[in-house]
Amino acid sequence: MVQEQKTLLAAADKLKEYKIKNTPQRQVILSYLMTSHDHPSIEMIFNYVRGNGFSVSLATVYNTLQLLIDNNLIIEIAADSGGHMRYDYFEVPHYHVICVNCNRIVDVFDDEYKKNEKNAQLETGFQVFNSQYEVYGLCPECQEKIKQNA
Amino acid sequence: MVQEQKTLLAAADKLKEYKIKNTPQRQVILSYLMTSHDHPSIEMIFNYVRGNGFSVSLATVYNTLQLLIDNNLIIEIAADSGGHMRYDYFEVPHYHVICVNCNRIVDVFDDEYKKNEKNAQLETGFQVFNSQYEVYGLCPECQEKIKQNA
DNA sequence: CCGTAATTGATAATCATTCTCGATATAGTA
DNA sequence: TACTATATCGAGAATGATTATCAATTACGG
Repeated sequence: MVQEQKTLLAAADKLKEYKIKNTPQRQVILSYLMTSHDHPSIEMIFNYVRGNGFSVSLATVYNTLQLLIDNNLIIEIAADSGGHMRYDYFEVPHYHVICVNCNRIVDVFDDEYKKNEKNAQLETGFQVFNSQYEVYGLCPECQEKIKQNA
Repeated sequence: MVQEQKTLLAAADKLKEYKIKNTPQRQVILSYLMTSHDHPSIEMIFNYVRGNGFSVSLATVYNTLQLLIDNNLIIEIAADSGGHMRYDYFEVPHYHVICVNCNRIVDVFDDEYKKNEKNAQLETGFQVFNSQYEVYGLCPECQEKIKQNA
């Protein structure tokens, strides 16, 4: 079985687990988010689905992403300096380090970071559901580029 | 001297410190963000400025906020479930705990939290400029409300 | 395999944000 | 205080991402 089919099946399983009705569009979108580390934009997702031979409209992409967000399967990242939202599979909590120059997004899995939610709960009395941490800076490559142009 | 005038002067000083040209609109907008704990939306800021007897257009509010963001004086928070951005004076780093029911935003000043940026820098090699942490949950009051309706 | 409720998708509508550009106000200097 | 270059202001138009519409299609429990 090719890798592509495996991830489609994994996505289908995940949809069933979360009691979300399975459709080809949803399977492809979720499998893309589960396996890529692209943190894709709406447009990238739209092109990916069509590029893989499935019909889809922008409305469906928006609807599907909202559904996945509501089920805490993915999160929305306000990351792209072009004003486009980016999306990420988020079953395993992590945070994002974003290059303000090239818009690259790097995942960081850090156990220390997970303590922040508990602290927030203690400090405020809120019942915490989730949280989002984003760090902005220059990636090593862009630091080099800027040095060379100076 | 009344409090209102003091905060206008404090805002003027801050603008001068950051070498931002001073205008009445900028002074009022910054003083509002410096003193209120509203985390106001664009619309709230617009109404506040006009309500205090200053002329202003929406374009100026947007321009001014972008200018203050670029100078790291304030940040933009994707917080309001109505899809409106919210703004906050951010000279002293802190994070936000947001009620998903009533949209209330609570500031938390926590020294532990500040370490996250350093960790991110070490993990990724990025040159970090700033970061943003948002926690989503239910505030104590909304927890009560929901209990009563159950 | 059927019936029903949910989903899809082409298009239109919405609305927050950005752009335009003439009018106006500011900072710096003397 | 007056002058001048320069930047900002602001009303309305333009933009463009997102949402709504609704008929046709599809998924899936029984």
